[in-house]
Amino acid sequence: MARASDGVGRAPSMTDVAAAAGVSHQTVSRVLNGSELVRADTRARVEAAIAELGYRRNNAARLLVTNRSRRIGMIAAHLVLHGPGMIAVSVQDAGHKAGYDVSLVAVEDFSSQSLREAVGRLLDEAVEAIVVAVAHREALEQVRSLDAAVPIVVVQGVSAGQPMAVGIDQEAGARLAVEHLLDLGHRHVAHVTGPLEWVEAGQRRTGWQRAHEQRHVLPGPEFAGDWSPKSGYEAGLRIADEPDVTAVFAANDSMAIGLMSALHAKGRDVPGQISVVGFDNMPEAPYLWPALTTVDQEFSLLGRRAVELTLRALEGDLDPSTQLISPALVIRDSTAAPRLG
Amino acid sequence: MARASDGVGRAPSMTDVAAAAGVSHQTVSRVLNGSELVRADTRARVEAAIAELGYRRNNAARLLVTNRSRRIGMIAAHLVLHGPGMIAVSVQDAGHKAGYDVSLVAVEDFSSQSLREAVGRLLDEAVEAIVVAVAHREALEQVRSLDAAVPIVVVQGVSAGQPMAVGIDQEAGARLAVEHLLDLGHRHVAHVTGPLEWVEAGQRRTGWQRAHEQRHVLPGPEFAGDWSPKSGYEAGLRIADEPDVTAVFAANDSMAIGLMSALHAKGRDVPGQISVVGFDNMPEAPYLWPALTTVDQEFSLLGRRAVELTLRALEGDLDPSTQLISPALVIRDSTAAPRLG
DNA sequence: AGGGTGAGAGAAAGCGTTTTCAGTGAACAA
DNA sequence: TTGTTCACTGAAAACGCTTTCTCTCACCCT
Repeated sequence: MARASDGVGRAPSMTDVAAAAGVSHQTVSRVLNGSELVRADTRARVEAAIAELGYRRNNAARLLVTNRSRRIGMIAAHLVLHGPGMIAVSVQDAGHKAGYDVSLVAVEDFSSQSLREAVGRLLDEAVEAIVVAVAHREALEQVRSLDAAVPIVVVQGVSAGQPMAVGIDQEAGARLAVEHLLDLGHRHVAHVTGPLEWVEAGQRRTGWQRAHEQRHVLPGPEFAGDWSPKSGYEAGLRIADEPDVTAVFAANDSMAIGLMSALHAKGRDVPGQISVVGFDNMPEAPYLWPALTTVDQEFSLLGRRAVELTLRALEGDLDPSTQLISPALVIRDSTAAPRLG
Repeated sequence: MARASDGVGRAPSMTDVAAAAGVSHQTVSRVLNGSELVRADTRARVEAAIAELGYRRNNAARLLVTNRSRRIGMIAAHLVLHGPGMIAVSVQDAGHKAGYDVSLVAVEDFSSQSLREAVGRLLDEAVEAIVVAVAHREALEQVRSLDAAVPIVVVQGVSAGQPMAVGIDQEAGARLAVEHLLDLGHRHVAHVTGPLEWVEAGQRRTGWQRAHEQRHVLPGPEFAGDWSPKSGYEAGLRIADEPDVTAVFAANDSMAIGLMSALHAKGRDVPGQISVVGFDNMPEAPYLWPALTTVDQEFSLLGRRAVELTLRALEGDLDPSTQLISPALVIRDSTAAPRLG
């Protein structure tokens, strides 16, 4: 087989292939696009020529005329965090499997300007749709208000009633976590929140509240966190001083890690004196000390669903409903019944 | 300002802008490309028309004629792991900042076929260069042997003497870790390796060996891991039974976490009885119990350097040297002098 | 034999840019 | 006035493909 580029000239074009195969370039096009209207031997000749020349079709030219890029864009942020990172990877993966390229642009803040830029960059890449994986409420509004002439699908910070959205039911996850603790016999559960500008953080907090309401008990104290292990640690130092607190729901695993570390530092035993639940089920969760009870989100499913939704939108099916995926509680060693007395 | 797409027709073209501004489309082109040869008022008229129509230039058409996509490709794997994930994000980011789009394709295995596919997909996207962020030794060879007609830059699994490569000096990092333990007075250091098909895993292991050699002592026992916290945990169970081991160097933080968990489970104190060092400095490392001593890699710098190298390659400067970035040891609470006796 | 049919292949137009080349004025000097 | 220069703008070709239209030929039916 010949090298991809013999000699110095430019890459071979359809015409070159056609010449080599002794047909016209339209016939080559037909072969490439799997048309039935080509005799088997002609097709074979063309394919041989293609292999021989190492020809690959020029997508720019193709896009120019078809106007279909087979590319979808994704706007994301905070890719270093577990959740956002997983979502990005899974969407990208699902997109590829569906035959689409996916362009990721990471935004660093949610100013109208940087969002506009992100959308602009994506539009310049001729994306057919945009997946927004940004959990800030205003950010989403901003992007929507830009109304680029392509469908927009939301995968993060999703709440019921949103059109073209698929997400993991954060509130349900939080309830699972809190109910588990209440079921164990804890009177109430403290909460370390995520940054409340994040839709998810608000939803997890709501779930925490609702679970208490449902049992007609008052929620435990609330501590403000920002997803970082550090903020969890700081909350932990304060929690260690509240003798009343026997159970804590941290809005993500990273904060739970910091939290447990602070509790250890203060000589409080987990779960002996205080039970801890996280959220995310990061790979390390089962191997912490103690192994962390947490809420597992099926990110790969989310990615697949998001891409399905996008593809349907491209067919013109603008689904107004919101798909919510149920997360699951994974019970490990960091939770136990409260000590009596 | 007008909407991006008024009405139903197709997107406005240069000709439309030209008509609106009362010039020819070539003048519009000049304005877009920042040519000096346009009178200020003409330019203003054109710009007004552009804003008015919500025009954006069609990159496919542009690419077709310029043959410069301003896009670079990246092949990566295991994006869920801390290191690979960070590298991908940082390269992407640095690329964007340099005005390039970067297409990421994740491979799941390193068969010649899937690598060929990955390169093919990238080539179809008309990338001008390919950044390979795959740590398997054969994988790299495979990609190189495909010799796509674009420059290839390597950012992972880099070893000295490799052309067009920039990486973090894994061996140096490992030595830092081990020397720290030896300096504390440990007689030797055990090692939990990464999967040895990974270049990095091999290099960290080599660093561990060399550090011992330099002090003329024999290295401690070696345990095979695979980066996963689980494998660290399993190694930890065995290490707990080896009374001789007072210090362990785990090839990444995840394994260190599992390791410490197993030691706790077995009632061994860290660092009281056994010191532990990790590698990666993941965000949770400072907030583990105990806070983990580990090796910090400056991924963002790596990304920037990789893109610089790529850009230079595109200018024709094929740098045959290998850039190695020095990692740094971060000392925390998981390491201490061995107990005497 | 004549005409209809359908498979297969070619010709030509067009997608929206950039590039190269050629033109148009105005200003200025001779 | 005439030519020369300079700043600016327009015309046309080309990039590599798909799409639509047309043509050819073999085949079958009547």
